[in-house]
Amino acid sequence: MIRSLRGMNDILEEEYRRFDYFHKVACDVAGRYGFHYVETPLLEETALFRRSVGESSDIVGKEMYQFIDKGGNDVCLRPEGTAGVVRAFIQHKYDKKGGVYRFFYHGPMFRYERPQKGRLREFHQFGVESFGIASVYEDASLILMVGDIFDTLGIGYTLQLNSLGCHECMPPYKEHLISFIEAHSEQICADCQRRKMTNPIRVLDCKNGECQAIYADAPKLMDHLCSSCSLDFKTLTARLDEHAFSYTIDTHLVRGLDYYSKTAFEFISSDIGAQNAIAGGGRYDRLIEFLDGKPTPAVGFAIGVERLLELIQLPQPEREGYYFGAMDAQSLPLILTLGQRKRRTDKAIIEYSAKSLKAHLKNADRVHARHCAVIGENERKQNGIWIKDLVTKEEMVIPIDSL
RNA sequence: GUGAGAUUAGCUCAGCUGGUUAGAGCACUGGUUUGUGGUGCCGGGGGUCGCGGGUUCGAAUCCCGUAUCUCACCCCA
Repeated sequence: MIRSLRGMNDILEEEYRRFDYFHKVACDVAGRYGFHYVETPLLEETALFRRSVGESSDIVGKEMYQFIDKGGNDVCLRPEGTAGVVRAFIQHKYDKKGGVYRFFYHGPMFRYERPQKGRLREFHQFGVESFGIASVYEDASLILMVGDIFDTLGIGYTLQLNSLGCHECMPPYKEHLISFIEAHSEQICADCQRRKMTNPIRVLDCKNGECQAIYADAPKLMDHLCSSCSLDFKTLTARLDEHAFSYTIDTHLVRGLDYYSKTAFEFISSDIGAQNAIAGGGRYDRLIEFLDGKPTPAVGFAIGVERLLELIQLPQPEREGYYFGAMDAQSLPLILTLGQRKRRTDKAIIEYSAKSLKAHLKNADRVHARHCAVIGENERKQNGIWIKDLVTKEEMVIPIDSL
């Protein structure tokens, strides 16, 4: 038997109903916030992700589905959505046109990781990207938007916030942090030794308890923000406070992708295991120019769809439509004709083999039909059809023409 | 990529220290004296015991390998 590839799932029936419901809610909310849908390719040039997500990230370092195509191009399946949207934004010269653009997207992403709960090799993200707005009000707005989506779906969460600073205040802070790490070099774990060289900010994120004890005294970026970043962060928290949107400031929250700056946030669920980040995002004011575009402020987020699926509760579907059945072979053609006619206005399910009334009622019940319509010898004699409402239990025989 | 556990009917699982035709509940299907479901009763079908080797007179059971799933690390949505 041929099976699906490791970490790649089929989405069927009940799961798909929740998948679909999520997208309806998320797309509706995005529309009300003024975002427009964009579709970008699943396959992109590998360099796009090297230059945006960053060489130091694990995503680019070891998780990409990368290969050389028949034309000799170095390509890969997209591991995240922002880079493609930014590429399209620049390619179609929105950066030159100027102004404000708000886009959203959803679709599959690919990362070659070891699968576990909430972590697949092919998974789905819903994300938005906002271009041309430097105001931190947009950051606040996006956070409220994620909140709207989760509230509508009935999903509980906590919001974690941090500021990663900008190109003015981050470099001096990084130097400061590195000298702190150097000073404690012998006490920290091997992972942190490595991170010190590749991406020193990430040491703050270390799960090792002994390391954390040391980093408790590490310099905090929050204390070293430049006046502009500091003011923006205060404005952001003030706006959230006004909307009674609760959050915790986590100075160790570091986005794993290189392009983030200033606002960084993560929505966490406590109900889904170790892979508990259900949404993440932040500002990336410098990314457009890194990809050869005209400098444009930008902010966005992405939601991990699979991680939400088990948290979404759908109401039981109501009974709807008709079930058509025949009790003898002679009535079969008539049943098909009548069912087909009914389909012009209603949902209709037609059974193609003659069965007992009991069997038809059982079938009708199983497919959640509201009405069970059956024709047998008796009905055929009077040119009628027997119909039972499975909810009210009312039953009657009506003329075929009045159906 | 590392460590740990799991894998027996469509689903959830039992199967003790290796021993004859591998079980249960649910689901499916048929019947219930002949046309009434979701809710009675009786019956029936369905399993190369993940896959490949090995040990043994004999393996679902022991050993090795491998695949997948789950959990943790790591990473991130």
